[in-house]
Amino acid sequence: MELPDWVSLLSGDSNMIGEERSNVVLGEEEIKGKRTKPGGRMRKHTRPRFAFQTRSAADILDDGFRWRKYGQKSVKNSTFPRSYYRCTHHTCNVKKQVQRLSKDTSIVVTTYEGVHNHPCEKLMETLTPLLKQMQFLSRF
DNA sequence: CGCTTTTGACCCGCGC
DNA sequence: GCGCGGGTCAAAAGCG
Repeated sequence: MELPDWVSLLSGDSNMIGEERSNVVLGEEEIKGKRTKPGGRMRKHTRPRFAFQTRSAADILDDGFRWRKYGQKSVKNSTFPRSYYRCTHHTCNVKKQVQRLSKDTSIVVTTYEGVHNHPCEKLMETLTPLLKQMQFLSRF
C-alpha cells in the first residue's frame, strides 16, 4: 500500500484550523475505469482511492493543495449533498469528494481519488522561509 | 482581472 | 426501453 505524501502531511501538521482532526483511513480500493467513450478521460484502469473521516465543522479542509469544486449532488443515503473537488493542477488529476454524515453532522467523509504527481505548494510555501532560515544558519 | 463557486443540464451505466 | 442514481460540464455570478 503506497501512501501519498499528504498522509504524513496530514498526521503531522498543525498550522491549520484549530479543529480537531482525527483522520482515519477507512479503506483503500481500486476502481476500474470503465470510461470507453472516444476522447474519454480514462487515464488508468485502476487508481487508488482513500477514504478519510475527519471531525471538523468545515467541509473544506485545506490539506495543502488547491481544490476547485466542480459539482455538488445530493446522495440518497444522506440528507446532505456531496461535494466534488478537483486538484487545480493541470498535471494533476486528483479528485476528492466530501460528504457529511447524516448520523453525525460534525463528521465529514473525505474521499481522495488518485495521487498527486506534483509537489505540494502549500507545504513549499510554509517550508521556504524555514529552508532559508536553515541555509542562513548553516553558514556558521 | 483572474480565479473559484454555484447550479442546472447533460451524460452514462445499471436494474427492472 | 425507460427511469433512476450518480458523476461531470460549463456558463454566469461572486469575490479578493
